[in-house]
Amino acid sequence: MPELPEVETTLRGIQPFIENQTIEQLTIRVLRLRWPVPKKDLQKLIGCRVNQVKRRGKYLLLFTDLGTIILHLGMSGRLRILDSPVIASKHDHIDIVFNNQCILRFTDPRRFGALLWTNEPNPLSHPLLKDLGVEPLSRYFTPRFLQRRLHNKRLAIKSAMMDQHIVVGVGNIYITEALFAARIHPVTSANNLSLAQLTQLVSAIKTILRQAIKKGGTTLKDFLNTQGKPGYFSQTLKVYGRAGLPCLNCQKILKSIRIGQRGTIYCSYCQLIT
DNA sequence: AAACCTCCCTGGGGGC
DNA sequence: TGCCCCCAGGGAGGTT
Repeated sequence: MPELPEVETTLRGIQPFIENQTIEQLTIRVLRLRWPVPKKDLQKLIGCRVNQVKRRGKYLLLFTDLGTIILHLGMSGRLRILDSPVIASKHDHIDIVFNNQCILRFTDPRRFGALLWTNEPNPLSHPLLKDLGVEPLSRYFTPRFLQRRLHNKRLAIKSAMMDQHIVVGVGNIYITEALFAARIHPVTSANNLSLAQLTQLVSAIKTILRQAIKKGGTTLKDFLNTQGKPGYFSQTLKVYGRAGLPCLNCQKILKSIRIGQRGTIYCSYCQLIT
C-alpha cells in the first residue's frame, strides 16, 4: 500500500528517466481507474516535454508544457521504467513512451489508483490537491501545528493522522508504527494529547518516514520500485502485521482492533490512553 | 456549519 | 478446484 515512502521511492525511480524527456507515444488500455482516464487530454501530449516530476502527499505530478498529469497509486498501483517494449499483461493499464526510449508503465490490479489531468497554471489548485495538509517531512509539521489542527477533533488520533487534510502521506502502516514508537494508544481522542505527546508523535513520524524512504519503502505483498525491486522497511516494522505476536518492548501479546474500518495493531501495555 | 461516520470501488490471497 | 470473506486509500454522501 503506497504511502509517502513508497511514493517518494517511486518518484526518485522515475525522475532521472523521464524528466526533460519528450513524450513520443501513449498507450491507454484501460479507461476505468478510480476516475475515468482523460484520454483526449493525454493524446494531446505527444511531442510534449515532461519538465518536472514532483510529489505532493501520495500524489505524483508530471509537469508538461500543456498542463500536469496527476497520478495516485491507490493501494495496488505501481510505476515502472522499461528500457524496451515488454508485452503488456492484464493489469498494465497505461504506457508513456519517451524519446529516450524509456517507457513509463502504470500497473494497477485493483484500479483504486488514478491518472488525472489539469491545465491549471498551478496544478495544486486542483480540487483533489488544494485542501491537502502539510508535508510531514517539512518544517511546517510541528507539535504546535498539530495542537492547533487537533484542538477541536475528538476522533481517534490514528484516524486524525491518516486524514490527508491535516498531514499528508501517512497511511495505516506508518501511523501504526509511529503511535507505537510514541507510546500513544491509537484510540486516544486527538484533542486529548499533551504537547509532550504530540512532540513524541511528530518526531516518531518524521523518523520512521525517513528510515522507510532510506530502505526504499515497505513491501508487504506487492510494492515493487520502478526497477522491480522490493522495499526493505518491512524488516523494521515493530507492530504492523504482528497482531498476536509478542511486543518487542515488553513481550506482551500485541492486540488488534478496528478504527475507522482499518485494522490497527498496538500494545495495550506500552501504549496508554490519556 | 463542521465534524465524523459509513459505504463503496476492486481483485489477490487465505481459509476451509 | 472453488467459494467466501477480508483487506485497503480516500472521496462521496449521509448523519449528528
